[in-house]
Amino acid sequence: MTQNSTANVNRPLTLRDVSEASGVSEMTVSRVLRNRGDVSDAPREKVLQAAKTLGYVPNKIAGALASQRVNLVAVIIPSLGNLVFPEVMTGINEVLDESPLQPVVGVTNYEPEREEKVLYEMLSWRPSGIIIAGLEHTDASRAMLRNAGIPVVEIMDSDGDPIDSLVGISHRRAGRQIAKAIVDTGYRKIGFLGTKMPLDHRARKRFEGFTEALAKEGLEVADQEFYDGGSALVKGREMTKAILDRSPELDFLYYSNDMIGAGGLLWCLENGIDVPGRVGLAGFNGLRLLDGLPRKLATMDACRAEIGREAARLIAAHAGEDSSGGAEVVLKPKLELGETLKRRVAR
Amino acid sequence: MTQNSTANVNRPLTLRDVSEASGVSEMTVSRVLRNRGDVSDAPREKVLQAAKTLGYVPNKIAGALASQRVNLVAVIIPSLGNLVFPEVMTGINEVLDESPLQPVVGVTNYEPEREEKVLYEMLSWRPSGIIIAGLEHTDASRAMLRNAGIPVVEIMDSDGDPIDSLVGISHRRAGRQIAKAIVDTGYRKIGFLGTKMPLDHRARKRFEGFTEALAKEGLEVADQEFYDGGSALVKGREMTKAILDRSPELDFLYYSNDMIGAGGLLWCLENGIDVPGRVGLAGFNGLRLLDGLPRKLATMDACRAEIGREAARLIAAHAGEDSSGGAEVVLKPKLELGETLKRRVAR
DNA sequence: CCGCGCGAGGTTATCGCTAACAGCGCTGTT
DNA sequence: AACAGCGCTGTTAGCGATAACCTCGCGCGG
Repeated sequence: MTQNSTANVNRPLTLRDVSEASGVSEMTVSRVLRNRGDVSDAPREKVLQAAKTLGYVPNKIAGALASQRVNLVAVIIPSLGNLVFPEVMTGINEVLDESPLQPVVGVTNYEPEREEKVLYEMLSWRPSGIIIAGLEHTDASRAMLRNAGIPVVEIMDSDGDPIDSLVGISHRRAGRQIAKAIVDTGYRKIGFLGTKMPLDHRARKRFEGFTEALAKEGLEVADQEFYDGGSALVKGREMTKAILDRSPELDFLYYSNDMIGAGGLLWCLENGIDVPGRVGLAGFNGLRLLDGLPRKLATMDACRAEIGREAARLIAAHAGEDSSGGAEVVLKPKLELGETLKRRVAR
Repeated sequence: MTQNSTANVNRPLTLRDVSEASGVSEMTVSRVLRNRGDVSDAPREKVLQAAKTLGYVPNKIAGALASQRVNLVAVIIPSLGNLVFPEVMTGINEVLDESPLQPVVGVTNYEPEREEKVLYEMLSWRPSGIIIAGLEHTDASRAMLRNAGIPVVEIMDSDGDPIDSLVGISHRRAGRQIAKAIVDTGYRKIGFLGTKMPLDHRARKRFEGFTEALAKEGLEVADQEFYDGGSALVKGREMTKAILDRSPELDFLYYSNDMIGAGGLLWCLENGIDVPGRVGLAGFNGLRLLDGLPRKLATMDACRAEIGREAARLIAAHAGEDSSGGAEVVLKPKLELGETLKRRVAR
């Protein structure tokens, strides 16, 4: 009767509108809409009815301020284009869907300063928790994470000291493991292909573990090739050609990710190079994409969805507290030999 | 002197803490930190210093409530796993990075009810604008969008009536265009492979345009095959085998997306099927992945990044207003013939 | 020498909602 | 009979920031 009783003229609806429309106090409306506290049926129905016909949408900004509770979880990742991260997100979503929490994604493009900025932005929303990729952050970022007073889970990587909790795999170990498998299978002249990795710490750690394990066998990486930007599949082809042209004696190529590995595999097959007879190949990540290739590339599953789920579980379990309890969940990636890492005599 | 002067004991920092630490009023602190209004150098320096040493992070929740301004843009998309959507996001990010606006992503999994729920959640944060994929929404969703009183941009699709503005391509037209190209090139027995599409409206529209254009030439789809879930690359192989086994007379296969198209292409090449001699192939999307395949698949670029950029521009230009002005930006996807859609005589 | 304008900073009143408590009518207990 | 307890609902006081106004002191022209 007073104002916008039919269509909302302009001003957005508030609890007061619903309260007036249903003839109860704002508090009662709030209780009904949040399903909290005891409200008898008569007013409950009236409120729901009124809210519906008005098209009222609660204002979480105000709610969060009043209750000092924000049901957001900040998720900070380097990129969305990488396929790995959407899968982590899927795992996170899966778990958070069962809770009142909601993820908010921030993307850093692998740049530490951007991470810092994104983190600052995120924190200014006072989320209930943070899931952040990697263990390497600027000093300022570390300080923010430490002082945030909320659960923090660093994911993907377990080689280092977490600020609070950690869920990930050891990329060093993964590198060692694949190196050992390669050597054990009998390969000796091993080439490495990967990203230029000043900022991709996980790829770097895999490489370090890899060379370390080779060293233990008295071997070293015989040649290497790096790329930067562009379509990984194309780069994989180009690098493979380049490295084999330059070092035809190589008998194994280890790729720092599945996408370039797939490119390499396609190139080898097209060029009549016997895989794994003439050269063996391996990638990393366990992308499902590989299942569609002509030959199954050896890889290691990086447990992406599981990492997401576990991190989300930790956050959900500790929402409202000031830390996630310093858990360290280290998953063990499984080596999948596929058809490109096997004894050559087998052919 | 009063409280947490050194480390933050527990309670999160507020403007008051900075104000006390720097000896000026909260209002002045607020002005300095937002760089708004006139503040002389002396207090400005003191404030910045204090904020830094305390590690103060502004509370946007409170700021948004007080200023009635929220610099968030809700972006609602069906999935992150699809590769298409991360690219749209990239475009959106690119433009919003230049503005005070920040995207928040919601994922619907192609489910209308989920879209409704996600939309409701998003609106409860009172964003400055909404970018939402597709033109098909539940009645409740449409009502919310209409009544939100903020700019709304529906993206990806231009075949229908937008609520406010629209940025996309015509999938019907795209379907017609590729059909025409196929027929003009001389193919006659055409098969279609795609998703089961009750809810993928854009794929459905492409299919409709496709059959319509064939009909105009007196042709119809000779056989078809649909899939659901799983790795698209694998499905592409499986479906291709299935359809060619069943209908060996087919001389062209049109895939509703590049990923299954790529699977089909790989399968054909492996099985010694002459492409495009024996069968021609085409996909849709213009994924960069295709560049790495043994043969360049015909496709149509869906202008993903450009759609994202344009939508973000519209939102940015109309932030604060109650609509984006009803613009209709229809982009024209370019047909890329690649090496799989050409006269067979050419071989 | 008065008053005006202006820059610089403080005061006050919300923003929309919720926590915490108070109040009501009634029942059941001792 | 007095009172604690319960179910339900209203009242009050913020949450942490900002908009809008207001004050103060100063320089300057008339």
